[in-house]
Amino acid sequence: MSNSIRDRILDATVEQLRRHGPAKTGVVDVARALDMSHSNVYKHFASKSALFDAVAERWLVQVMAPLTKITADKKTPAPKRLKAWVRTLAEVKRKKVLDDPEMFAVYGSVTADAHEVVARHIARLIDEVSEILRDGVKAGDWSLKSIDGAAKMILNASSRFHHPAMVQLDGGGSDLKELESLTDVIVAGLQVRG
Amino acid sequence: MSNSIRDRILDATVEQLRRHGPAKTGVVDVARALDMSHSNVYKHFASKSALFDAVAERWLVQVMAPLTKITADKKTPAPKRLKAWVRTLAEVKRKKVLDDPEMFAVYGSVTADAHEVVARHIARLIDEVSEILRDGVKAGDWSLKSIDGAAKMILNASSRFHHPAMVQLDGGGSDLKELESLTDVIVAGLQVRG
DNA sequence: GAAGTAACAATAGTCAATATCTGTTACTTG
DNA sequence: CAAGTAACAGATATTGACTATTGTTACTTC
Repeated sequence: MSNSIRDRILDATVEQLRRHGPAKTGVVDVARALDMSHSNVYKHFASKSALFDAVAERWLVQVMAPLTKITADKKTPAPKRLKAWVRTLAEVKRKKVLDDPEMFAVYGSVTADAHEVVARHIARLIDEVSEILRDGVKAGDWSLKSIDGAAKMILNASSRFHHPAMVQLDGGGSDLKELESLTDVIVAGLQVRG
Repeated sequence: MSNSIRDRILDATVEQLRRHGPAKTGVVDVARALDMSHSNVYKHFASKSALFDAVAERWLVQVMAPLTKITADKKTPAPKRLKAWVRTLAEVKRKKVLDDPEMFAVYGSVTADAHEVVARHIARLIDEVSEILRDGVKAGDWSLKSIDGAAKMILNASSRFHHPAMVQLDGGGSDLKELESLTDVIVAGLQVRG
């Protein structure tokens, strides 16, 4: 059931967040929007930050969707898939910060404190990159000593273009051509050695 | 003359900054420390932010010193020099954020607003990397279509480990081994193609 | 004329009283 | 028993009067 009370609270929270920004939305406001007392919200979420974390997590799942699609597209060669995956990650973040700055601020405020939600998200990102890399190894594109290490390295190298703190700094105005040349060199470097 | 009134004001500003942090140092405090009226400080610096910018710039020049040394060390091969240069950049930033958090906060507040000072600093960084790359091209280590583009790419890729916003986020606790493997792959990638 | 000052308007910061919000508990209601 | 509430203490914001700071100007002083 998609319209559980939990989901309705989350929807209302997103609504408030979008309208008034993260600084000015409290659990009282969310409760008022749903015509209930704020104490009832606490029946479903342990705390305000737990509520916000849940919003951020749901948002992150949406962000992941197009990436997962690329990862699963086994018929295109791994190097090309890797480039597309990284480009899409950067594009998605950039799009979000431009289209929906309020929500991006929430995401930013969640990532600022090194939360468990973010750790899980990063773990998922590493997993996806690892899967593409593994496919590349099987197909003979690369021979890596550490898949996991290489995946982390790729995310580190491209973070300039997808880390929220960076995307926010240059207001989504980073040059994706520069990311393109970066991933080209990395893919080339991987093909040569581990 | 190193003890011009301008320098003495800058020294006093650094002193105040270090003692009381950037939020609580005003030009009146600086003036008081020098036994002069605050209006006289304005004879030498157009505004408080101009004063702080000058402090940040002087600090950035100090940061650059060990890098410039590496760049000038023409007898070691370019690839090795490039790796050492990037590692040193990250180390220097990491050291500063750990040893001197007050000053790092000043630097951070300066970099936050996209200031001219930072633009100049980045331009200098690009110049240094470009010089090493050019040496590598001459020695036959690489053949690059765009030296400048490659330099920017290298700084982008390593920004995770030296950009103030990132260094501050993980409190200088980033793993320099990961940077090592990153530069290895990039250098390998450059050797293969442009 | 380079270094300095006093006096000033406008802005930004402080501080304490007040109001609002967070999170808990004990208690309905269908 | 899942969904809901009222009443509450403690932490957090907001407000408004007050104070300090920023930056300018007109005026010394050596």
